[in-house]
Amino acid sequence: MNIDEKDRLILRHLGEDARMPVRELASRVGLSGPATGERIRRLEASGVIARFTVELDLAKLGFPLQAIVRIKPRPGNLHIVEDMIMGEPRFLDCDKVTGEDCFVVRLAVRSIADLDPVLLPFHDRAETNTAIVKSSPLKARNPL
Amino acid sequence: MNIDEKDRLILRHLGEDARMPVRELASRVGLSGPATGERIRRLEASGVIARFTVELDLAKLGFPLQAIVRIKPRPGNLHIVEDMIMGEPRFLDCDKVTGEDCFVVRLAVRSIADLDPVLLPFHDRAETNTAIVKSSPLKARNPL
DNA sequence: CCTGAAACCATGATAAC
DNA sequence: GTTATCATGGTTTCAGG
Repeated sequence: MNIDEKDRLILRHLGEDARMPVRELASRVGLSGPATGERIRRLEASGVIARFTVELDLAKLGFPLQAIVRIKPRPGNLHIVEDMIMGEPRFLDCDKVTGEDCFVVRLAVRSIADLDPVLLPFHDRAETNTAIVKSSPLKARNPL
Repeated sequence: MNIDEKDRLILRHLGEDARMPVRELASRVGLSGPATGERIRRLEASGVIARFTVELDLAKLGFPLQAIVRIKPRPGNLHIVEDMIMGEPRFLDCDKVTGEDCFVVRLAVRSIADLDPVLLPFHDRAETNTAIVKSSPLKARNPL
Protein backbone atom coordinates (compact mmCIF):
# COMPACT_ATOMS: atom_id res chain seq x y z
CA MET A 1 0.00 0.00 0.00
CA ASN A 2 1.18 3.48 -0.86
CA ILE A 3 0.70 6.22 1.69
CA ASP A 4 0.66 9.78 0.41
CA GLU A 5 0.69 13.11 2.19
CA LYS A 6 -3.09 13.29 2.46
CA ASP A 7 -3.18 9.86 4.06
CA ARG A 8 -0.65 11.03 6.63
CA LEU A 9 -2.75 14.11 7.31
CA ILE A 10 -5.82 11.95 7.81
CA LEU A 11 -3.90 9.74 10.24
CA ARG A 12 -2.66 12.74 12.16
CA HIS A 13 -6.16 14.11 12.57
CA LEU A 14 -7.62 10.73 13.52
CA GLY A 15 -4.86 10.35 16.07
CA GLU A 16 -6.03 13.54 17.75
CA ASP A 17 -9.73 12.82 17.48
CA ALA A 18 -10.79 9.54 15.98
CA ARG A 19 -14.47 10.50 16.06
CA MET A 20 -14.12 13.57 13.89
CA PRO A 21 -16.92 13.53 11.29
CA VAL A 22 -15.70 12.42 7.87
CA ARG A 23 -16.96 15.63 6.30
CA GLU A 24 -14.93 17.81 8.64
CA LEU A 25 -11.87 15.66 8.17
CA ALA A 26 -12.44 15.90 4.42
CA SER A 27 -12.44 19.68 4.45
CA ARG A 28 -9.25 19.77 6.53
CA VAL A 29 -7.33 17.57 4.12
CA GLY A 30 -8.86 19.12 1.02
CA LEU A 31 -10.86 16.17 -0.25
CA SER A 32 -14.52 15.25 -0.60
CA GLY A 33 -16.38 13.24 1.97
CA PRO A 34 -16.59 10.01 -0.01
CA ALA A 35 -12.93 10.18 -1.05
CA THR A 36 -11.88 10.64 2.56
CA GLY A 37 -14.12 7.83 3.76
CA GLU A 38 -12.65 5.53 1.15
CA ARG A 39 -9.11 6.38 2.29
CA ILE A 40 -9.98 5.62 5.90
CA ARG A 41 -11.48 2.31 4.81
CA ARG A 42 -8.31 1.40 2.89
CA LEU A 43 -6.02 2.42 5.75
CA GLU A 44 -8.04 0.19 8.01
CA ALA A 45 -8.16 -2.76 5.60
CA SER A 46 -4.43 -2.60 4.97
CA GLY A 47 -3.73 -2.60 8.68
CA VAL A 48 -2.02 0.80 8.78
CA ILE A 49 -4.79 1.67 11.22
CA ALA A 50 -4.54 -1.25 13.60
CA ARG A 51 -7.68 -0.28 15.47
CA PHE A 52 -9.81 2.52 16.78
CA THR A 53 -9.34 2.80 20.51
CA VAL A 54 -9.59 5.04 23.55
CA GLU A 55 -6.74 6.53 25.50
CA LEU A 56 -7.47 6.18 29.21
CA ASP A 57 -6.28 8.19 32.20
CA LEU A 58 -5.00 5.33 34.34
CA ALA A 59 -4.59 7.55 37.38
CA LYS A 60 -8.30 8.35 37.34
CA LEU A 61 -9.01 4.63 37.05
CA GLY A 62 -7.17 3.99 40.29
CA PHE A 63 -3.69 3.24 38.96
CA PRO A 64 -1.82 6.47 39.66
CA LEU A 65 1.64 4.93 39.78
CA GLN A 66 3.61 3.63 36.83
CA ALA A 67 7.01 2.02 36.68
CA ILE A 68 9.36 0.86 33.96
CA VAL A 69 11.03 -2.41 34.82
CA ARG A 70 13.91 -4.08 33.03
CA ILE A 71 13.79 -7.82 33.47
CA LYS A 72 16.67 -10.22 32.82
CA PRO A 73 15.53 -13.82 33.28
CA ARG A 74 18.00 -16.27 34.73
CA PRO A 75 19.02 -19.17 32.48
CA GLY A 76 16.09 -21.45 31.70
CA ASN A 77 13.43 -19.00 32.85
CA LEU A 78 12.80 -17.04 29.67
CA HIS A 79 9.45 -18.54 28.73
CA ILE A 80 7.99 -18.72 32.21
CA VAL A 81 8.93 -15.10 32.82
CA GLU A 82 7.25 -14.03 29.59
CA ASP A 83 4.12 -15.96 30.55
CA MET A 84 4.12 -14.34 33.98
CA ILE A 85 4.27 -10.92 32.34
CA MET A 86 1.45 -11.68 29.93
CA GLY A 87 -0.73 -13.05 32.72
CA GLU A 88 -0.51 -10.01 34.98
CA PRO A 89 -2.93 -7.27 33.84
CA ARG A 90 -0.99 -4.56 35.61
CA PHE A 91 1.73 -4.92 32.99
CA LEU A 92 0.72 -2.53 30.24
CA ASP A 93 3.57 -2.91 27.75
CA CYS A 94 6.21 -5.49 27.18
CA ASP A 95 9.10 -5.28 24.72
CA LYS A 96 11.73 -7.89 24.07
CA VAL A 97 14.97 -6.07 23.49
CA THR A 98 18.60 -6.63 22.66
CA GLY A 99 21.34 -5.87 25.13
CA GLU A 100 21.90 -6.55 28.77
CA ASP A 101 18.23 -6.97 29.64
CA CYS A 102 15.71 -9.13 27.86
CA PHE A 103 12.38 -7.47 28.65
CA VAL A 104 11.41 -3.88 29.23
CA VAL A 105 7.93 -3.61 30.69
CA ARG A 106 5.66 -0.87 31.92
CA LEU A 107 3.31 -1.46 34.78
CA ALA A 108 0.58 0.49 36.54
CA VAL A 109 -0.37 -0.03 40.17
CA ARG A 110 -2.66 1.50 42.79
CA SER A 111 0.10 2.49 45.17
CA ILE A 112 3.75 2.15 45.96
CA ALA A 113 2.81 -0.67 48.32
CA ASP A 114 1.47 -2.69 45.38
CA LEU A 115 4.77 -2.59 43.55
CA ASP A 116 6.57 -5.21 45.59
CA PRO A 117 3.84 -7.88 45.45
CA VAL A 118 3.72 -7.57 41.67
CA LEU A 119 7.47 -7.94 41.25
CA LEU A 120 8.12 -10.43 44.04
CA PRO A 121 7.31 -13.54 41.95
CA PHE A 122 10.01 -12.51 39.50
CA HIS A 123 12.83 -12.39 41.99
CA ASP A 124 13.30 -16.15 41.89
CA ARG A 125 13.57 -16.25 38.13
CA ALA A 126 15.04 -12.97 36.99
CA GLU A 127 17.02 -9.90 37.88
CA THR A 128 14.89 -6.78 37.80
CA ASN A 129 15.62 -3.09 37.70
CA THR A 130 12.72 -0.80 38.55
CA ALA A 131 12.38 2.88 37.70
CA ILE A 132 9.38 4.80 39.05
CA VAL A 133 7.76 7.08 36.49
CA LYS A 134 7.69 10.63 37.82
CA SER A 135 6.01 12.12 34.75
CA SER A 136 5.34 11.31 31.10
CA PRO A 137 5.86 14.41 28.98
CA LEU A 138 5.25 12.36 25.82
CA LYS A 139 2.67 9.63 25.36
CA ALA A 140 2.04 7.59 22.20
CA ARG A 141 2.99 10.33 19.77
CA ASN A 142 2.96 9.28 16.15
CA PRO A 143 6.04 10.12 14.09
CA LEU A 144 4.15 11.71 11.17
CA MET B 1 -16.21 10.34 39.83
CA ASN B 2 -17.18 6.81 40.77
CA ILE B 3 -16.41 4.02 38.33
CA ASP B 4 -18.45 0.85 38.64
CA GLU B 5 -18.13 -2.55 37.00
CA LYS B 6 -20.28 -1.59 34.02
CA ASP B 7 -18.09 1.43 33.38
CA ARG B 8 -15.02 -0.78 33.37
CA LEU B 9 -16.73 -3.14 30.93
CA ILE B 10 -17.57 -0.23 28.67
CA LEU B 11 -13.95 0.95 28.77
CA ARG B 12 -12.67 -2.53 27.99
CA HIS B 13 -14.91 -2.80 24.94
CA LEU B 14 -14.08 0.68 23.73
CA GLY B 15 -10.41 -0.12 24.09
CA GLU B 16 -10.84 -2.99 21.67
CA ASP B 17 -13.09 -1.16 19.24
CA ALA B 18 -13.84 2.47 19.92
CA ARG B 19 -16.30 2.66 17.04
CA MET B 20 -18.59 -0.05 18.31
CA PRO B 21 -22.16 1.23 18.01
CA VAL B 22 -23.55 2.37 21.32
CA ARG B 23 -26.50 -0.01 20.97
CA GLU B 24 -24.24 -3.03 20.59
CA LEU B 25 -22.07 -1.90 23.45
CA ALA B 26 -25.23 -1.41 25.47
CA SER B 27 -26.41 -4.97 24.91
CA ARG B 28 -23.00 -6.34 25.89
CA VAL B 29 -22.96 -4.53 29.21
CA GLY B 30 -26.65 -5.09 29.89
CA LEU B 31 -27.88 -1.52 29.65
CA SER B 32 -30.01 0.53 27.30
CA GLY B 33 -28.53 2.69 24.55
CA PRO B 34 -29.09 6.07 26.19
CA ALA B 35 -27.79 4.87 29.56
CA THR B 36 -24.63 3.61 27.87
CA GLY B 37 -24.24 6.80 25.87
CA GLU B 38 -24.60 8.85 29.01
CA ARG B 39 -21.89 6.80 30.72
CA ILE B 40 -19.53 7.32 27.80
CA ARG B 41 -20.23 11.04 27.92
CA ARG B 42 -19.45 11.17 31.64
CA LEU B 43 -16.28 9.11 31.26
CA GLU B 44 -15.17 11.55 28.60
CA ALA B 45 -16.13 14.67 30.53
CA SER B 46 -14.37 13.47 33.67
CA GLY B 47 -11.21 12.73 31.68
CA VAL B 48 -11.16 9.00 32.38
CA ILE B 49 -11.33 8.70 28.60
CA ALA B 50 -8.56 11.07 27.58
CA ARG B 51 -9.43 10.87 23.89
CA PHE B 52 -10.62 8.69 21.07
CA THR B 53 -7.69 7.78 18.87
CA VAL B 54 -6.30 5.31 16.36
CA GLU B 55 -3.57 2.77 16.95
CA LEU B 56 -1.22 2.79 13.99
CA ASP B 57 1.06 0.10 12.61
CA LEU B 58 4.29 2.08 12.51
CA ALA B 59 6.09 -0.57 10.49
CA LYS B 60 3.55 -0.17 7.69
CA LEU B 61 4.05 3.57 7.88
CA GLY B 62 7.75 3.17 7.17
CA PHE B 63 9.12 2.99 10.72
CA PRO B 64 9.79 -0.71 11.20
CA LEU B 65 12.43 -0.31 13.86
CA GLN B 66 11.88 0.72 17.46
CA ALA B 67 14.32 1.23 20.27
CA ILE B 68 14.11 1.99 23.96
CA VAL B 69 16.75 4.46 25.07
CA ARG B 70 17.70 5.40 28.61
CA ILE B 71 19.07 8.90 28.74
CA LYS B 72 21.06 10.40 31.61
CA PRO B 73 21.78 14.07 30.98
CA ARG B 74 25.09 15.45 32.16
CA PRO B 75 24.95 18.19 34.81
CA GLY B 76 23.28 21.34 33.50
CA ASN B 77 21.77 19.68 30.43
CA LEU B 78 18.46 18.45 31.82
CA HIS B 79 16.20 21.00 30.19
CA ILE B 80 17.91 21.14 26.83
CA VAL B 81 17.84 17.35 26.62
CA GLU B 82 14.14 17.30 27.39
CA ASP B 83 13.52 19.94 24.74
CA MET B 84 15.54 17.93 22.22
CA ILE B 85 13.39 14.88 22.93
CA MET B 86 10.14 16.79 22.58
CA GLY B 87 11.27 18.34 19.31
CA GLU B 88 12.14 15.11 17.55
CA PRO B 89 9.00 13.42 16.14
CA ARG B 90 10.65 10.03 16.02
CA PHE B 91 10.50 9.90 19.80
CA LEU B 92 7.14 8.34 20.57
CA ASP B 93 7.17 8.16 24.36
CA CYS B 94 9.15 9.88 27.06
CA ASP B 95 9.05 9.15 30.76
CA LYS B 96 10.97 10.88 33.50
CA VAL B 97 11.96 8.26 36.01
CA THR B 98 13.73 7.80 39.30
CA GLY B 99 16.98 5.94 39.56
CA GLU B 100 20.19 5.90 37.63
CA ASP B 101 18.72 7.30 34.40
CA CYS B 102 16.55 10.33 34.05
CA PHE B 103 14.59 9.68 30.86
CA VAL B 104 13.34 6.50 29.28
CA VAL B 105 12.21 7.10 25.72
CA ARG B 106 10.89 5.01 22.85
CA LEU B 107 11.74 5.90 19.30
CA ALA B 108 10.77 4.63 15.86
CA VAL B 109 13.01 4.90 12.81
CA ARG B 110 13.08 3.79 9.18
CA SER B 111 16.21 1.70 9.48
CA ILE B 112 19.11 0.82 11.68
CA ALA B 113 21.13 3.44 9.82
CA ASP B 114 18.76 6.14 11.06
CA LEU B 115 19.39 5.31 14.67
CA ASP B 116 22.76 6.96 15.01
CA PRO B 117 21.82 10.34 13.47
CA VAL B 118 18.86 10.60 15.85
CA LEU B 119 20.95 9.86 18.92
CA LEU B 120 24.14 11.64 17.90
CA PRO B 121 23.05 15.09 19.11
CA PHE B 122 22.60 13.66 22.59
CA HIS B 123 26.11 12.35 22.98
CA ASP B 124 27.45 15.78 23.93
CA ARG B 125 24.89 16.30 26.63
CA ALA B 126 23.98 12.91 28.02
CA GLU B 127 24.90 9.30 28.45
CA THR B 128 22.60 7.01 26.51
CA ASN B 129 21.87 3.32 26.60
CA THR B 130 20.04 1.91 23.61
CA ALA B 131 18.09 -1.34 23.42
CA ILE B 132 16.66 -2.43 20.06
CA VAL B 133 13.12 -3.75 20.26
CA LYS B 134 12.95 -7.27 18.82
CA SER B 135 9.25 -7.73 19.44
CA SER B 136 6.43 -6.25 21.48
CA PRO B 137 4.24 -9.02 22.87
CA LEU B 138 2.19 -6.47 24.79
CA LYS B 139 1.10 -3.05 23.60
CA ALA B 140 -0.98 -0.52 25.50
CA ARG B 141 -3.00 -3.04 27.43
CA ASN B 142 -5.34 -1.54 29.97
CA PRO B 143 -5.21 -2.93 33.50
CA LEU B 144 -8.98 -3.48 33.81
C1' DC C 1 -9.38 9.33 -9.78
C1' DC C 2 -11.47 13.18 -8.26
C1' DT C 3 -15.90 16.31 -6.95
C1' DG C 4 -20.57 17.36 -5.62
C1' DA C 5 -25.48 16.22 -4.81
C1' DA C 6 -29.07 13.26 -3.36
C1' DA C 7 -31.07 9.00 -1.33
C1' DC C 8 -30.76 5.74 2.05
C1' DC C 9 -29.87 3.83 6.29
C1' DA C 10 -27.32 3.08 10.53
C1' DT C 11 -26.44 5.58 14.61
C1' DG C 12 -26.24 9.15 18.36
C1' DA C 13 -29.02 12.48 20.87
C1' DT C 14 -33.27 13.62 22.98
C1' DA C 15 -37.80 13.64 25.14
C1' DA C 16 -41.14 11.51 27.89
C1' DC C 17 -41.91 8.26 31.19
C1' DG D 1 -32.79 3.57 34.42
C1' DT D 2 -36.29 2.47 29.78
C1' DT D 3 -38.68 3.07 25.25
C1' DA D 4 -39.98 5.80 21.29
C1' DT D 5 -38.82 9.50 18.34
C1' DC D 6 -35.94 12.79 15.98
C1' DA D 7 -31.81 14.52 13.86
C1' DT D 8 -27.12 13.87 12.57
C1' DG D 9 -23.76 11.70 9.95
C1' DG D 10 -21.75 7.74 7.04
C1' DT D 11 -22.26 5.22 2.86
C1' DT D 12 -23.64 4.59 -1.66
C1' DT D 13 -24.87 6.05 -6.09
C1' DC D 14 -24.92 8.88 -9.74
C1' DA D 15 -23.54 12.67 -13.24
C1' DG D 16 -19.86 15.51 -14.55
C1' DG D 17 -15.04 17.00 -14.91
